[in-house]
Order: sequence, then structure tokens, then C-alpha cells
Amino acid sequence: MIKNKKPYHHGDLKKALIDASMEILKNEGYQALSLRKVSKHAAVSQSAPYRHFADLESLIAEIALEGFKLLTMQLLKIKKRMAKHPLLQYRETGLQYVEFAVQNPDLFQIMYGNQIPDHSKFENLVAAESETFQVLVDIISDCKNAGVLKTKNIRTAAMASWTMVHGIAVLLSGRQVMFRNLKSKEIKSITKDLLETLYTGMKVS
Amino acid sequence: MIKNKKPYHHGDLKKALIDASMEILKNEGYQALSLRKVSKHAAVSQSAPYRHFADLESLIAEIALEGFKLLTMQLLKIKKRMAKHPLLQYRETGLQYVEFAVQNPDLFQIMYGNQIPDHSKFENLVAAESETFQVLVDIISDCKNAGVLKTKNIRTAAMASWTMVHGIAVLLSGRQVMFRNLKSKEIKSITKDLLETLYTGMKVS
DNA sequence: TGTACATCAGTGAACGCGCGTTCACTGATGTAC
DNA sequence: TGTACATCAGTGAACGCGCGTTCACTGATGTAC
Repeated sequence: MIKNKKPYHHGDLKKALIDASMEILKNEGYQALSLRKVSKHAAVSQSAPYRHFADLESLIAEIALEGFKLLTMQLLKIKKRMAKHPLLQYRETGLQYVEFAVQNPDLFQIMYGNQIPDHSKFENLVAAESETFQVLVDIISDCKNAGVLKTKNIRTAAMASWTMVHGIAVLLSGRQVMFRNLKSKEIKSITKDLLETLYTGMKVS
Repeated sequence: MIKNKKPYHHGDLKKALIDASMEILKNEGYQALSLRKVSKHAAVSQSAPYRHFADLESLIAEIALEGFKLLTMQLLKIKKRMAKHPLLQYRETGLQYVEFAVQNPDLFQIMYGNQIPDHSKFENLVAAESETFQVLVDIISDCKNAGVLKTKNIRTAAMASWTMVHGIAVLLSGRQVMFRNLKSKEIKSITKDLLETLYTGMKVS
């Protein structure tokens, strides 16, 4: 299992390459991601990745896939922790979504930017994205059943919620406009306020 | 004014370069944007742009600036058209924001992506962004004064609205997840539904 | 109006760079007998 | 257990590309007298 000498064969180069990519995303940003840099990071020749990925786009798709899996896991963890309290689930997963984007801005960019022009070329990627979205749909469905959310159309409600949370995530993680000079401890309370606004509505009653 | 022979001096190369950039954004996408390509598009040598822009980033910042100006103009036009009906202004500018993003996805990406790592390096860009945001703040303020929007905090309400609309714009213009296979004539009605959800709220009354 | 000259806005060659990808190769590994 | 051989997973040189940017230059323009 443990080898002292560096073997010719790597063992799990594919995973190592994805890990290296994540490192690069964290340290240098998504613009800096390249096959050559990833290879170098994994201490492997520049042609080695081609044993595991058809091309650069495939590597990027795989990274995005990992991103969605990670996000789904984080959301599900919260869903489980708040079991029996759908409305809490609703709020906390929203916060977590934003948190994920803020903690991993470049991974988030890979997932949702157009680094991959056509996601549908990668079946498992599309599947992973649907899975993430499904978590939200399920929670909202639970909320409706519990009678704590007024929604005629679950899908619209899920879209509204996700869209809102995604908007916050994008603007926050990109530090755009009115979020530019935000301190990180303000993030949570602002996100809460915004979600609360969506929940309560802005119509005069 | 009209010159038959191509003069050595261009006349307004700066504008021509920005126009060329917009063309490239439309035809090839934001990834394809480069100083050399812009030069070629404007039928000028590759070093000519340096008379008008310090470097690539400055050109991109200028493009983003144009984008925000254009967007602000479009929003103000609607605001004027719907004068005296703040709630209509609120709804229609939201739709227009999304429409802008869908019509100019790559320009939108330049404006909000991290092509420009630090917007605050460009004063007039920051100013233009604030101006765009201010349109929304004003409208919401009007709505409040007219008694058609329930908001204790105008800024939070503006942030919620903008965030929602921005989320839709980003996901739609990037054709993400549940918006992937959307037909363009569905866009408007979905956007309306989402904004309506934010307006009405999701809380059981 | 004419001329000298400074300034401006271009040109085009050149630099070095990192990139994706291919290809002939080789060392390591696994398997059939 | 030993051996022959196929297969697998790497190597490293090489290709061609487009890029941002610099630099010495030159043609066009504007201005002072």
C-alpha cells in the first residue's frame, strides 16, 4: 500500500490531477487553470493527463462535476441535520449555498461560468446538477406539505428560491457592486435578510 | 467629414476598437476577445490600440463601462415610459435587466465576470455601476412612497430585487440547469412569475 | 499664404511566453501457460 | 514458481498557435511665426 519509492505508475493519477486542479483554483484562480500547470502540480509530464482525460474541457467538466457533488453533499448534510424542520432546512441550505460560493469562488465559476460551453456533452455533469437542484425542490416540497410555505407551483417556488440564492452567491463571490466592500461576517446576515424578504414578500398586505 | 481615401489617422479609433470588441463578443464570445483580434477587426496594426488603451484590461474595463451605460439607458427609458406608475416601473425594469443579459450574454459576462479582477482600479466603471444600481433604488423608493411596496429598508429591498433579477439573468443567459432547454418566448413569463413570487412572498398568510 | 518643426497616431518586426495536443518511446504491470 | 508477452500508464521532445507588449520608425497633422 505505502510505497517509499516513487513508482513509475502513479496509482491514482486521475484523482491527483483533480486535486491539483482544485489547488490551482484556490491559489491562482480559474483563469490560470491549464493542463500543463495541472501536470506540473502533480509532478507528472504534460502528456500524462491524456491517459485520463480526452482534453482540457473534459478535465474542467470533471472538476465541475466534483463541485456539484461537493455542494450536494453539503446541502444534504444540513437537510439531515434539520430533519423534521423543513423551513429551517430551507433557510440553512440557502445560507450554505451562498457560503459554498464564497468559500470556493473559482470552483463556483467553473461550475456555472461558460468554461464548459455545452454541459449536455457530459451526461454525469448534467445528472449531478439536477441532483443539486433536486435537493432544493425536495425541501420546498416538504415545506409545502408541512404547510409552512405558500406555493401553488413547487417548481416556480424552487426556481425563485434558487435564483435568489444564486444571485446572492454570484454577486457576493464576485464582490460586485454593492457587495464590493462587504466584510465577510456581514455576508450571513445579509443573505438571511434577503431570503427573509423573498419569504415575506414585498407586497403591501 | 466624409473621406474617400482611408486616411493614415483613423479619426476615432478608440470608438472603432470598442465597436469591434462588441462585434467579437457577439460573434465569438468573450473568451475570444484579444487585443490582436480587435485590431484586426478594426483593420489596424496590432500595436495601434496602445495609443488609446494602456493594456488589455483597460480595454475590457472600457467595454464593461459601455455595457453599464447601455443598461442604465435602457432602464431609464422604461422608467420614463412608465412614469407615475412605480410598480410598473419596478416590474418592467426587472424584465429589461433580464432581457439585456439574454440579448448580450458575453457583454454581461464582461460586466460581471472576473475578467476585471479589481473594478475599483477604474473609477468611471465603479461610478457607472453605482448609477445602474441607483436606478433600481430610486424606483423602489418611489414604490415605497406610493405605498405599493412594503419595505422598511429600501436598500435591502433593492438588494433583494436586484439579486433576484441578477440570478435569473445569470442562469438564463448562461442557460444553466433548469433553464437549459428553455425556449426564448418562455423567458419573459418565467421571469414575471419569479418576480411575482418575490413580490407576493412565500409565507403562508 | 508659406514654411519649419513639434507632436500625434499610426506601422510592422520582433520578443518571449504558455498553451493544447501529438507521437514515438519505454518502463511497469498483469496474465496465460 | 518461472517465463513470454500483451497491455497499460507514463515520458519528453516537438509542433504550431495566438497572445500581450515593446520599440524604432514614419506618415499625417497642427501650429507658431
